[in-house]
Amino acid sequence: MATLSDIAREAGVSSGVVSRVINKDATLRISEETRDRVLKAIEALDYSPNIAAQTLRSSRSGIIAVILHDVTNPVYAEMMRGAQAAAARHEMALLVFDSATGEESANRLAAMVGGGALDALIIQAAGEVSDAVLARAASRKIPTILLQADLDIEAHLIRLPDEDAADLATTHLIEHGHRKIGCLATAEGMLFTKKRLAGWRRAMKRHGLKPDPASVVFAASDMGAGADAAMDLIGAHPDLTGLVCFNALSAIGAMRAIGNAGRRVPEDLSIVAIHDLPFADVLATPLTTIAMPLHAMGFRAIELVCGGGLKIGASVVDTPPPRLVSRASVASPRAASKA
Amino acid sequence: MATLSDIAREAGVSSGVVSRVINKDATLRISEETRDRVLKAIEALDYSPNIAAQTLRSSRSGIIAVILHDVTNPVYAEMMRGAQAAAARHEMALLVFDSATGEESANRLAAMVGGGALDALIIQAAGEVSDAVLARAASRKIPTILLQADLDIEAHLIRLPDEDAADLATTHLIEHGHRKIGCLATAEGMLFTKKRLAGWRRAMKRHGLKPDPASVVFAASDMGAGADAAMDLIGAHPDLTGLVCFNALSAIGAMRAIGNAGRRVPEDLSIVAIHDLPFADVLATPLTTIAMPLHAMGFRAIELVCGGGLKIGASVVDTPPPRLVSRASVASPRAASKA
DNA sequence: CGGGCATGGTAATACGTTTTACCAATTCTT
DNA sequence: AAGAATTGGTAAAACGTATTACCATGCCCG
Repeated sequence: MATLSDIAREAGVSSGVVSRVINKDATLRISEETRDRVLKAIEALDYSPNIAAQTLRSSRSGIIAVILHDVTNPVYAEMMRGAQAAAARHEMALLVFDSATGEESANRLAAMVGGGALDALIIQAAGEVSDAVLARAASRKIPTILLQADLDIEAHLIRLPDEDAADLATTHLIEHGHRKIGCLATAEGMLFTKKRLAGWRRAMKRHGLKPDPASVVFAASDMGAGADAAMDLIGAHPDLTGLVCFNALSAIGAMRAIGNAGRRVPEDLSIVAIHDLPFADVLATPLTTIAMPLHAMGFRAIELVCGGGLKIGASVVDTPPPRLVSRASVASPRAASKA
Repeated sequence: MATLSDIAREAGVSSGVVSRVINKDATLRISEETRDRVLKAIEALDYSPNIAAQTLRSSRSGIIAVILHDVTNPVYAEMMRGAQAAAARHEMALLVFDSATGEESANRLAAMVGGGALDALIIQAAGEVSDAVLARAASRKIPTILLQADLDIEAHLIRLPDEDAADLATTHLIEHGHRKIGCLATAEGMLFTKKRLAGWRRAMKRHGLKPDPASVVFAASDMGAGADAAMDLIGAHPDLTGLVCFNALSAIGAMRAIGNAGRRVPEDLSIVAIHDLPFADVLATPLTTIAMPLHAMGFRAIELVCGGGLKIGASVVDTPPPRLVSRASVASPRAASKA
């Protein structure tokens, strides 16, 4: 409401001075009393700089967009927390787009990217962001961060320890005596799906086991898809005693479907899921998980953009190692023979 | 990158024309060929209007801020989905602030409110937004929507059927034969806590039962707080056979604590929680809940701001009725005597 | 006492849109 | 054929900030 000129008039100076006082311009020579008058006027009129004008002038909006596949997924919520924390440190604000929300949402995003309203783009929902948006971001030189993805564009990458996580999960099962271990994987083609598959293969081979490609099934990261895919898999491969689920939500769906089909976890089938959940230990069968550094991923994504003058380009940053959280969904396969 | 003047030069017209073409100004009389030239130029240069300039000119940013208490809480995630859907319809973007993130985050919010960067304010985390921000929003005439709150400011209110929800929960327990029913309530002083308490009292009295104030305990809306509060309550009132939990997360915490204490749900204690959860049926004891219209709440909040020229002021809008989702956490108290 | 240099500022411009007021040329009307 | 009306635009101002270049005065120094 009050503008720079209002303050200037009130304080009896020119608006340039006010601006320079606010921005602590070291080259400004000013008497203490004048400065005080300016400060008083700012206080008195509850002045606050117009953000749009600042953005127009400086080409910096202080806004970073985060594009999520599904706001509702607790896995991404954890990442958002990390991003929020880092954004707060740099006095940045986070704009959240849910890529599942539809066309209009995508239009708005494209307009903002094109219109210079965004200082950076954090993309979790790779593959659901249109090429038009990506191309604009590139031509506008907007730093773009890809979360666990592999789009063929010039962007920074934040990596999660996907291969290690799957290795850890598989190894945990092997150490419990399992030999036939399948994967309830995430969408085929995604980088992290491939990496987790590689981790599974690596662990199997290291222990002298054969990773059978037929015991891998792909599914979306929600409960329903997990349930369906799990039924397909155990229907086709009843000899499986261990299952690595690449997503916690699909693991839950799988457990429910398996239970409905009359098989028990962990007696008939041991499960370990990638991604921990706050409520994992209060499930019907408390779920053994591999906790991933999601908070760190969100945090580092923002830090990468804000800390240090990151420009467009391609760098890769890693996150801390995964951590096994052992609960009740894994047992020795001998428990099955006993039962 | 390309500006209006770039397009104008390219098309051989003045920039005013370009603007009026883009905005479909009906008062503009222009030949088809000229219009085509303009359109072609826009296409060729991949022009997109500068958002900051538009905002500065029009005082409309197309951004709505949503202030949440905890991004991680699945209850609010559902609300965000509704808000996203409505925002997309109006080509609006949503800025998310996590009020738990700290001081700097609050500073940034204050700056944006003061700087005219926000077209509206949706506040879920009432009580955690500083008076300074609220006052600025009011003086800047920024429409403010309070979600289930009762701050003493001029704002619009979206109401959830809180009283009915608690009534429904309590009635469900009474119909199963329970007579001693307590409440694991949310933070004392919040409007929705009071309303739910009123719903509980109403249901008890309607059935000729005495709502005992001593059988109410207040707790924060997370698992840990729920666990502690539940232990206090059943320690002090071992005769309780039914419990209405005002928050699903605290209900889960309560169930876990109760189980650890050697009592069983529902055999020893029946529980119904307000707010449904996507994974409620896959918990150790599938949780009977009262599903609240959270999606509708988020959706209507945005619609209230965008649909129709809502200005500052105070209106109240209601949401659809609550719905009982019956699962396994409620049984007849006779099951206890039998056991 | 005159030149130089600190001190304490000012004035102007650009950022990119939108919108209002205006205007030249052509066509219609009578 | 002259005035009115239409067609197809143009020009300029305003939104609020940040920054660069400049400038008046007073004082010191020689």
